[in-house]
Amino acid sequence: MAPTPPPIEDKRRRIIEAAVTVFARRGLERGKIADIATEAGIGKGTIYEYFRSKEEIFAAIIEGFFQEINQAFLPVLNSRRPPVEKITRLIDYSFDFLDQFMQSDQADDWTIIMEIFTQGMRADGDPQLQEATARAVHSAIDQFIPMLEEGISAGLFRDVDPPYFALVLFGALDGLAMHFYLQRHHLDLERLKVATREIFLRGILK
Amino acid sequence: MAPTPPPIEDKRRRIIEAAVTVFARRGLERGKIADIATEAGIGKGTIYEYFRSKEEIFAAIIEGFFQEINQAFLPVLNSRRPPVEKITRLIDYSFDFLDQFMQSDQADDWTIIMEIFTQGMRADGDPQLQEATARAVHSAIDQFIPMLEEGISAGLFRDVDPPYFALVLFGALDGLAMHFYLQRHHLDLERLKVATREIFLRGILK
Amino acid sequence: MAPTPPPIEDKRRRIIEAAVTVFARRGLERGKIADIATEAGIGKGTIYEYFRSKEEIFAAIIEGFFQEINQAFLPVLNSRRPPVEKITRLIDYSFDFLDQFMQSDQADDWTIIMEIFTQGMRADGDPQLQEATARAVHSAIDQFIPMLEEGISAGLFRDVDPPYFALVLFGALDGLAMHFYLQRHHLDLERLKVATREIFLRGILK
Amino acid sequence: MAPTPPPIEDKRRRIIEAAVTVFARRGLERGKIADIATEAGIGKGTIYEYFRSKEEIFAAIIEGFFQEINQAFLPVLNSRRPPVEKITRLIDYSFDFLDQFMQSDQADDWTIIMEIFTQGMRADGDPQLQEATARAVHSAIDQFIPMLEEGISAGLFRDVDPPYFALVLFGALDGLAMHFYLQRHHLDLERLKVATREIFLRGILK
DNA sequence: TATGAATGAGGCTTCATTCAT
DNA sequence: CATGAATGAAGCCTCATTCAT
Repeated sequence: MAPTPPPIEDKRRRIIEAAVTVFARRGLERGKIADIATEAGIGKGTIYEYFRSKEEIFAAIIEGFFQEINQAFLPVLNSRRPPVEKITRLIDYSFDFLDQFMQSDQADDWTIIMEIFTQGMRADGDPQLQEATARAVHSAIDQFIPMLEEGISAGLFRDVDPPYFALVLFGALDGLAMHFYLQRHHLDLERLKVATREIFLRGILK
Repeated sequence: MAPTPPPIEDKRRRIIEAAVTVFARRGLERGKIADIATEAGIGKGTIYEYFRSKEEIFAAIIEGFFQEINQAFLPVLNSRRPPVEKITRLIDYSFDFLDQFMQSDQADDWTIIMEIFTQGMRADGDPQLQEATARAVHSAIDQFIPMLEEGISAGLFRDVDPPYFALVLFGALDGLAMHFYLQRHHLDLERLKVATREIFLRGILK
Repeated sequence: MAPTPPPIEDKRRRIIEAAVTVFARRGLERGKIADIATEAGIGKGTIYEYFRSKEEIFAAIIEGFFQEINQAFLPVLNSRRPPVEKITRLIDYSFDFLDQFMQSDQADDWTIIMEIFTQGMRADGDPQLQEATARAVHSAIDQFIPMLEEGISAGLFRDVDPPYFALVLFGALDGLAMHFYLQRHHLDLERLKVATREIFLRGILK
Repeated sequence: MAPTPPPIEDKRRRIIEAAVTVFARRGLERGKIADIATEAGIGKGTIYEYFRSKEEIFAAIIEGFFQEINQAFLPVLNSRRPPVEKITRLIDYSFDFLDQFMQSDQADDWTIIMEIFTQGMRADGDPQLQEATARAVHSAIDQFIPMLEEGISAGLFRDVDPPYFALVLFGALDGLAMHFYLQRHHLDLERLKVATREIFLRGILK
């Protein structure tokens, strides 16, 4: 008999998914708790059995999102491929990942992350959210460092500053993702991939 | 006779500045019209003599911000310096510009732009704001194209795809700016500049 | 031209009166802000222009009530009547004052005071309310002390402990008022007055 | 064979005790059913097996409280002591009873009674609660009447109006109890007892 | 009989906008 | 033009009560 998965986590996940849908549709502040409940097919009050406040939902979304991203990068980063190929694939993957969003009806999910981010930045905001945001970003950026060090050690990459290069790489991809999103209807994905790849490969190769 | 500056534009500007201050402090939705009025030293109702709604203020802020950015880039872009130097200076300038924000007490102003952006992206948002946002971004990106074309014509740059490369450049700088902001207390500006410059120069140079 | 009374105070008073009416009718927790607004003939939001919270209204009611009580006692306490007569009149007045309430349609106003009191006592309650409550009671009790001292000095009263006697007098009248209220439909006011008067006069006279 | 105490009554009592603790801590409206369940160490739903509603718990508390008070007075009232001593002891006992509360960590229990009372008074309140409240008070007051009649018959007391004097006595003690509670940290119990005793004894003795 | 997850009605409070002065 | 008092729609959250297990 397979153990039934914990129903609590299940419901939490359902709420988060509903929240993402709602926030994507109407924005963070305009997305009402009531909407999330309706979307999740549960009662308004039930949400508060799983989350103490709206902001706690924000934090959960951010955390979930970065876990997903990190998971997605993991196979490539942990593979035995040569560093050059790793970087190439990471860049490609970033755009493909985003492109899937655009193709699906969840295109707007992306904006949520940005919105939650700006909330998390706010100095006078919820401390829990601030911390969750900071932690999430760090974990993502730090993931790139070993790959860079590997390339440098192998004499394939120039002697770059790994943590800063990781930040530039991640930050740039992040900004690109946003602008790709913004102009998604007017851009050709392949041309964008090529342009990006060229820059970063040449930027790091010896 | 000295021409008295148009008082209407003056008051508009004062309101926008007050709005930026307030929104930076409390966020876009939490920044109250009443606060803006107080900050601007005028009455609440007066704001509605100059702006039809809160969203119209958002649009004005975005437009003002990009005008400022574009203005700042203009001297370099229009100068007779060689393209390589132009790009170097643009990158440096981007970080210096941001660094000034961080040094000043307006560090949080930056977040506003992001917030307004996400508002502008929202599919169901105010059409005026959407248009203002899109126009602002385009104007900034397009500014880079001539410089790239100049470099290519001169045989200095590789035969890149100018509009896409401009987008990558701008998008990357945008993302970097955000992450610089996020980690402003833990980053060394110079190391970041170097890392960024190296990538983009090598990425484009023949 | 008579100076028009300050309209702000006027509106505050109107809100307080409406609040008393509503709270008396439905209880402190069940009396909704919306009801108060309707009763006062104003919009819900307007109330928050004059009071920061529901609890601030409670405090205002308590303060107003005790000011009224104290005002009512003042003519007797400040008069040149002999102390014995003062005490007699205070007792009589207490019951008459209450009796007027009972006759009017504001009979239930009395319960509000008790409810606010219990709120004010609550250790984990609003500190402002706690203070307002304590201050109000003290001011009322202290009012009696000079009269008692006067009677003792004049050799008319026994050498009682003025502050404690004042407390007993006030506390007893307070408790009596409550029970008179509780059984208002079954009690004869005159018989109650006589019983009370006899006790307290004999209790203090030499 | 020792008779096992009825488990139903046991659980009821446990719930009531838990309710008193919770209501004392947070107030009548703020004390949640969930808290009571936790305090009683049972499930939320179980409470509804013993009480139909929150208000039914209020009624049970009031009844229990007065039963306790009446029980406490009984030994003195039914004793063969002279009426003067009875009254003295009743007064003393009232304060001692209260003082024990203050010494214990249940100081706030007292406020509950007041709160339930005000609920019971409310004209539009739960009829059951109204009746329970009225009955409880009456039973307490009526208890005093025989003692007064006894004193009058014996020629020890003046020819007072027994039911009204009983009301004055009880009401006064009630009010005093409240004010003692209010100022419990600033009052000397003995001085208060003396002041009260003097008044009531002189007030009734021939 | 015991439970506690689920519910949704209901209330306080906020704040963009209006409009009479 | 300038004002700010007034407004009421809207939303987060609480919690008594139910009911399937």
